[in-house]
Amino acid sequence: MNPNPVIDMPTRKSEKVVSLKDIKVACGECTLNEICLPVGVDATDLGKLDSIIDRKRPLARGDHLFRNGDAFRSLYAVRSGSLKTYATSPDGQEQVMGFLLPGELVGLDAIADSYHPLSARALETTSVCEIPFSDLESLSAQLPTLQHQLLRIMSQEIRDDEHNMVVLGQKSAEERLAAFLIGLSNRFQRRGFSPNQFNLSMSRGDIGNYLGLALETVSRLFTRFQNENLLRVDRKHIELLDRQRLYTYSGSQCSEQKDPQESSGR
Amino acid sequence: MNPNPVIDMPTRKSEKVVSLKDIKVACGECTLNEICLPVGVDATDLGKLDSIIDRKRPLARGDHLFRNGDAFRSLYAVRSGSLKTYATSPDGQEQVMGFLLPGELVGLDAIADSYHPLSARALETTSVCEIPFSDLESLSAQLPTLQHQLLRIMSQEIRDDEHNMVVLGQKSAEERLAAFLIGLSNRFQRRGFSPNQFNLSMSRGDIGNYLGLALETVSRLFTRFQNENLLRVDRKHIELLDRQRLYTYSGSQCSEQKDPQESSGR
DNA sequence: TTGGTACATTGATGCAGATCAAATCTGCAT
DNA sequence: ATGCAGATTTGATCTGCATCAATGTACCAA
Repeated sequence: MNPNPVIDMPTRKSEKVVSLKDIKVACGECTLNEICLPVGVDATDLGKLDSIIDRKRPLARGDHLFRNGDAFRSLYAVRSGSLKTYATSPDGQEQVMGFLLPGELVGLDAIADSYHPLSARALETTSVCEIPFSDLESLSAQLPTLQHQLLRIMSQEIRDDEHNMVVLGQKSAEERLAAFLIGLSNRFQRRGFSPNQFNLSMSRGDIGNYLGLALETVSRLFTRFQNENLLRVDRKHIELLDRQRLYTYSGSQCSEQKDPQESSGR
Repeated sequence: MNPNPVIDMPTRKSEKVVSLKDIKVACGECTLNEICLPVGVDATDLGKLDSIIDRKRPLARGDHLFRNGDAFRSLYAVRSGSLKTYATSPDGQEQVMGFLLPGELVGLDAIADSYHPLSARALETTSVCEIPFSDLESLSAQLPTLQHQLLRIMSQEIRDDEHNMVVLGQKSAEERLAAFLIGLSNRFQRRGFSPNQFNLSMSRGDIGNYLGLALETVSRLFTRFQNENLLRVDRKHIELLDRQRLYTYSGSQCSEQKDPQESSGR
């Protein structure tokens, strides 16, 4: 669609607030290349991956990246900002399926039947990389590390969804919210942001919907957690004061990905 | 591990009760090759896939195929019988994550970190094909259709898990059980069995656990559905009397896979 | 047969969290 | 500033389903 303009920028690894100015950077220069699709792909091959990727102009808050039913052509990697994905029931009811942070891939559920079963919408100003799927498929047949990374990411998505089933299937409201916050905290940390202080880009309603709770319940729990000095809430801003205790509240078993990269058999 | 004995057998396409006598058949001769990993792979290449697959001797009811924490080496395709997968919480609590029918792949969630996050256990006498993952990876780099099918299957798994999140997140007990039965019915049909009459290989407790309900609730709902002439239950045997109405009860949106093979863009 | 064990059904009761309702608060557009 | 729409908080009430409890039933081994 667009041409593929690439502007070099110095990498930033520091912990700081999301700045959305850096729009176009090659994978090789992207801060996210250690947690995104390029993981493990070497410098030479990175160029090939880079050449099939299209960096689109940012989405405004509320814009749709794609909608339920749209034809599937590409995966998208979030570069900055955040998205939510959601299903719409026949009666118009919305079910939030997930929140996407920078470095995460959207649209994996659309490969099977070549259309998007969910809609994806920006929660704030958000930029994404478009990755045409047919190109990705042929490229990954040539690059074993890329193929492996793609399978890894899909596997991880399955694992995370299973984790969500546990949360929805047998956790109390309190445990659900605690698990949610711990999970978010881990994901922020992984991306070089503070694990103890962050902004929620989604509403209470979205959180409740995602966790299978009424938004009133979410609100009440936030105030309860605050009264118990677990955290401080100010509107969208969250500061975790006692991550350990919050983790305990979550009924444990929600490290999400305790061992991000390091793994290998046995 | 084992050698790889292959015995030719005539294919059977008829609707009939699961017979577990046929233990070893090449993919090319397997009734399941239209719904299993080989989908789309042509006769020549099928031999290559076949050669990496190891058909193991059947598991007895209650046997584990693998346990939570085991090293990941292989995926498994169910050939006959059925499995359940489940997570175990620190406190020993069990959460059933899914039930596997013939032609379905187990272990996809283990690719990411090279160990199994779940345990898998046979619900009845069950035989599986073992597919060493490293072999599968190299083979699929050579066979585009195989690579594509693997991605499709993983994508479908993600889609199905998302469907489960909707069920657990916002459906009533009645809707959950109805959705569960419709889903099972569809899967049996796809495999050439009657969609209106089947045996549940799992207990009420497993169903309840899977659906986030108490087993008593499941039991009560079965009797209620029976009183409303939606179905007939006799112990493990289920006969659906009004699939349409049951579908309505499920709060719709649970066809699971309306369009099994046919797809392609637009 | 008998006994035992695991599974299933059915009834009675209680509670976590939904729902309803209303009062703020926030951010944005004019 | 002013006003409005949507988001959030907080309170009061209601209910679906869990939990507790007891009985019934199938299956298996001796």
